[in-house]
Amino acid sequence: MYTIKDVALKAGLSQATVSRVINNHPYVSEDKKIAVKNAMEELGFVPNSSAQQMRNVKTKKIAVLVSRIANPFFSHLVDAMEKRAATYGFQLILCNTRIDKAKELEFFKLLTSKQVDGIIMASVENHWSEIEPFTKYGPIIYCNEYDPDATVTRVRLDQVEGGYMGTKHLLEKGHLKIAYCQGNDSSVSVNRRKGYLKAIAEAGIEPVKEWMFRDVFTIEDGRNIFRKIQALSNPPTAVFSGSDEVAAGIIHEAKKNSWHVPKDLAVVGFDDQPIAELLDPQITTINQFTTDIGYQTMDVMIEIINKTRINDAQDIILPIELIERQST
Amino acid sequence: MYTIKDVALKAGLSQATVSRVINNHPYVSEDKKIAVKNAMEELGFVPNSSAQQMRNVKTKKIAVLVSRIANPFFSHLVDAMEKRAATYGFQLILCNTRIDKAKELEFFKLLTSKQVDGIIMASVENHWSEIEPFTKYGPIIYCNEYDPDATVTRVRLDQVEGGYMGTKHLLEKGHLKIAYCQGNDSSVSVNRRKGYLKAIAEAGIEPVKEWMFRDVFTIEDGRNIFRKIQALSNPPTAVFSGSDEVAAGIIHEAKKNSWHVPKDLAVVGFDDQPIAELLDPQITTINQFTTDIGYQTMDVMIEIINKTRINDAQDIILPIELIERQST
DNA sequence: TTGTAAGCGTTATCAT
DNA sequence: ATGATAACGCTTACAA
Repeated sequence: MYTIKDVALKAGLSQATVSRVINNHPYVSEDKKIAVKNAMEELGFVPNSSAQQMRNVKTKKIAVLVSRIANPFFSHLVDAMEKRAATYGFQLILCNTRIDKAKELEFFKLLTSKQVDGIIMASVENHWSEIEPFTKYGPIIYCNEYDPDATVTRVRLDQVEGGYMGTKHLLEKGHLKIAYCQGNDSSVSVNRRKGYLKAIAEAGIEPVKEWMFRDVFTIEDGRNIFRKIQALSNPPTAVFSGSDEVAAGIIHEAKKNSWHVPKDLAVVGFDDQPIAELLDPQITTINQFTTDIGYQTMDVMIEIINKTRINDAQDIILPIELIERQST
Repeated sequence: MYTIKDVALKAGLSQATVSRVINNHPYVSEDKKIAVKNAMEELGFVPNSSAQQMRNVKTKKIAVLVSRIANPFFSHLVDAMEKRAATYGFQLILCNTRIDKAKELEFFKLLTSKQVDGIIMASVENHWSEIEPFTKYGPIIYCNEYDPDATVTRVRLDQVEGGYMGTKHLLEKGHLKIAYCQGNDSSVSVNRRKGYLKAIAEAGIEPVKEWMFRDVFTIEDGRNIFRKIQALSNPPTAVFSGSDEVAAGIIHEAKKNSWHVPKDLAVVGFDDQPIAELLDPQITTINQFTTDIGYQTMDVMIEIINKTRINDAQDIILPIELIERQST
């Protein structure tokens, strides 16, 4: 484990000069620079980053909070973020909050103890009032989560529009009885629901309580939703499912029970995951352009870290599109 | 940004005592301990981890190398690893190598510069001789990659058995013309191929060059494989596809071209991903117990970091199982 | 252009 | 049981 001192000794120069070469400062003569580089090479020297960070050098690490990386939406999002971060020499620390408020707060220690240069919240469990105090330790931005109280940059998709689009599409297909699935009460869900309610309201339809489902996340949850729908005395004829996974579960279970999709039950997914195109019938879904939002968010974070941008309460809204397939 | 000094001042004690409380050393009287804790609480003090790491305290970070987190096998694996790591207070640094030898080597800087306590290689691009020099900087272990030269712990699945199982199953179904798909020449692929070759050899069958496909990873690649098979003058009647994604692509394209699966073409997947059960026909596949291997690997790594286990050249082999569905 | 030396915030070794 | 104080490896005034 060699230090700067060893390199200096070997090169016959001072530690300061070695440090200057490492940080490629100006005012180092070419020959000394070469001498230092040779010495570093020979010893296989690598600077100790803890020591560097003590001197307020950046960690070049960014924490990304997601509820669960195994969720394909998040794995694709993080993949895009990592790709972009890497081009700027940043590493990602993966934080799965598992929809746990306390676990989420724990991760902010990464900021307060200076282990990361910033935090990207691709999912958020706590209210802004809990999170705000951490902003004085470093930049925090939101990705695809919208909290109007949060006084930081929010890169996001227009979820209201997403909910509206999907529902409107079903209305145009002639459906009047449209069920709605959501996960927990995240900003994403809340806004999508707004869009859903807006669309049915425009059509003069009242929301029906038994058709509003909560805490629906997985394929298995989707299966259960179908079973519930099947058991209803007055079942809906269409479902806005909130994710392609849930849609897949509903469709698969429906087929198993000899319901025809979309004739007996039309289903709209969300995310345009690979599976949406593979199922029979293929799923009508809403594309969120995961890669774009990942890139954009990372760009914003790195600009804030590099102080070429300020982290004010602004929304960067990316487009969204409906992809019509066979399930509607 | 408060330091230990501020806490000491506030509590009217020395820095040493504060440090002792932080690290809960013995020989601190109860009342002083409380005084220090109150002071820390009031100031909202959090120890600076760079400073701690300078004193050779562990980073509590582990780097996980995967080729691409968006690959469902890896996202589930990393999910399991993160879950286990979190229970021991460790964070994961996500490293996507993107099948790039140079990029992979870059990540070892995390070890040499003491930014992580260890590295888990869930994918490996470089030969062991390139990786070995880094072992003196910290523990490196392999997960689901088998390199007999690597003198470190390898937690893995019996890929030879996996290839053998899948092929044997097709043979038992009466197939004599079995194609084989693989990704790049990773140890996983090489071993699976061994199993495949062993199975057909036992049945007295010679491998056919046109039925061995390489660099097949995605759904789209699977589609292409079907097109190639279709164009063959002497096409196989079954395919060992190497992944459920590839299998899904093959099956979907086959259906589009009015081939019946499994009658015209039987397909075996790999991984037992959710999609395997949702497709029509459902995919016969091989379950790798992703969660188990994630947990096991993380346990081993943490034990090595905690010095309760030595990192010698041993294999920890986890079971694998065939799940028969409708595609064969 | 190069070197000297003072910190950065901890922990650990001595004393006391 | 508690307190000085010397490291840890690096960066950066300040001097030369």
